[in-house]
Amino acid sequence: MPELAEVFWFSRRWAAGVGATVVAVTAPASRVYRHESPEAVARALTGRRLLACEARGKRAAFRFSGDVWLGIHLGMTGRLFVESERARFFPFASEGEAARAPDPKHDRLRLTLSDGTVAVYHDPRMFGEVRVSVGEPDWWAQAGPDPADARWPEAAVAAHRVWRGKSPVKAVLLRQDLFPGVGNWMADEALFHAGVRPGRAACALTAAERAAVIAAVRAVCREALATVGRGGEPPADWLFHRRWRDGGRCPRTGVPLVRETVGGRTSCWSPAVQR
DNA sequence: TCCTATGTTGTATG
DNA sequence: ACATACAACATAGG
Repeated sequence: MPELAEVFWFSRRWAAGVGATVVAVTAPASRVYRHESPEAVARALTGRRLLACEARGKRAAFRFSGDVWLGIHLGMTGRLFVESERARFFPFASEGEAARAPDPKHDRLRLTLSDGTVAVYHDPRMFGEVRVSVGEPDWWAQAGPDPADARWPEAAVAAHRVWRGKSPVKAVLLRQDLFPGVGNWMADEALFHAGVRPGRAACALTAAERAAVIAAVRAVCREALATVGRGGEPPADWLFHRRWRDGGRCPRTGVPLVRETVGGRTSCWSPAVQR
């Protein structure tokens, strides 16, 4: 599930343990340790005090005493929570989902802290990854501001040469160097609000359409951050609520939504609203 | 059984 | 060289 707002929200779940010390690390070997050995992660973190939990784009960073950093990318199915919250960590859970606790067999990293908090990284498909370093890592220092941030370089993004290429605009929105944190559903959501079909070639957009797309990305990011995990849900008239279901209908016009693969990803759009 | 899945990367293709 | 397309990763659920 993790895109910008969810990653931010997940990273804050671990804030319950800020100030406490890591007394035990459970890190069973798995694909998420393809950059670091589980032993190295356990060695680096044991005895360290958790100081801060942060997120940039789709990456979460945890800072520990001794200037030790833990980086987690949540991939496709990664989630973060503390053990006591295990049963209700679904950000947009329907009734049925809320009651179903994730299987502990997919816990990839567990940090037991001195105050009793157990911080869990859970990831069935293991597309996520874990990194540790001493000192601020490059992947963190070089991460630019996300589209919800006032410092997001909107003018530079609008002028980027990618808009002269013929990649589908959907593929452009998924570029993390330009739109950090935007993933499949947020890209579709922004295109819906901008009135542009995901398969349109980037170079075929008018200047006004490009501006509308960029403004929509910013608006979707801000609204998602304001609602996800804060007791709210994305607005009822968003595509978000209908895009996963067969037979989903356009929230604005009621016409059937279209689903097709664009840029290698399943995309959902309303033919009545998007041109 | 077959298909799909909120992500990224390395490789293939033109 | 360049831009774009796509398979691969691994698992669960419909």
